[in-house]
Amino acid sequence: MRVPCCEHMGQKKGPWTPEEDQILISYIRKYGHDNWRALPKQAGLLRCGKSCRLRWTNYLRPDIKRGNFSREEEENIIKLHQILGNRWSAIATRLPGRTDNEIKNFWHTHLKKKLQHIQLNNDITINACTKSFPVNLSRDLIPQNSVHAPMLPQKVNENSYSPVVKATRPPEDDHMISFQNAQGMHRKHGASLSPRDDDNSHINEDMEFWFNLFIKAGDQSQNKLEK
DNA sequence: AATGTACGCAACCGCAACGAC
DNA sequence: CGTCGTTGCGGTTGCGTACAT
Repeated sequence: MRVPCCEHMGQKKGPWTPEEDQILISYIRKYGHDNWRALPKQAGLLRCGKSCRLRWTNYLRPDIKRGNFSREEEENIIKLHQILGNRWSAIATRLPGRTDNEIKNFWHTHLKKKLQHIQLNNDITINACTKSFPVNLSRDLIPQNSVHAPMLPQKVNENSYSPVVKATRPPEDDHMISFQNAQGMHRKHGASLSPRDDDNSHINEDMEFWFNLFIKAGDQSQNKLEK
C-alpha cells in the first residue's frame, strides 16, 4: 500500500508563502527539477514533491502568461475543447503561456456558462471551427461516440484524407491529435495533412487554420519538451 | 456596518500511465 | 511479466474576495 505523498508527517499544505516560492524558484534555477519527489527535501521545503511540481508548473514557471484571457485565446479554447474534450493539458500545449489548471478554471467559471447560455438559444450557429465549419451548438457540440470528441463532417476518398476528419484519442500518443481515415487507420500529425503535400491542393484556408492551430503548435510544444 | 451568498482561483486528491528493475 | 516508484492529468475542494441584502 502506497502512502499518499502528502500524508507524511510534518509536511505543509495550503497556500504557498512568498518565501517558499523563492526557495523553490532558486532551487530549480540552480539544479532543475529532475526528481520532484526528492526536490523538497533537497531544497529545504516542507512540502511534498507533488505540491512543488504543481506550484512550479501552474504558478512559478517563468514562461507563464498571467492575466485575463484574450478573445482569441477564448475562441481557441472553445474550438480546442470541441475537439479534445476535457484534455486540459493537451489544450494548454496549444496555448503558449497558459497552464492546464488555468484553462480548466477558466472553462468552468466562464466558458461553460457562456456555452450553456448559447445552447439555450439553440438556433444560434457559430463559426465554431471559425471559418467554414458552422456548428450548431445544441447539436454538434455534444460528444457522440467518443468521450469528448464531436463528429465532424466526413468526406473521404481512399487516397486522401478529408480535411474534415474525426479527432480521436489514440492510445499511442496522448499529446498529439491523430486523424482517422475511412478505414480507421490512424496517422500521426504531419502525414498527408500538411498543406504542403502534393495531393492536398484541395486543402483550403480552414485546413491551414487547423494545421496552424494543432500541428504547428503541437510540434512547437513537442520540440520544447524534447529540449 | 454586518451578514449572507456567489464566484474565482490556487491547491489538493486520486487515479492512470509509464519506466525501471 | 509483475511490482514499485514517480510523474502527469483531470476532477474536486475550500479559501479569499466581491457583491447583494
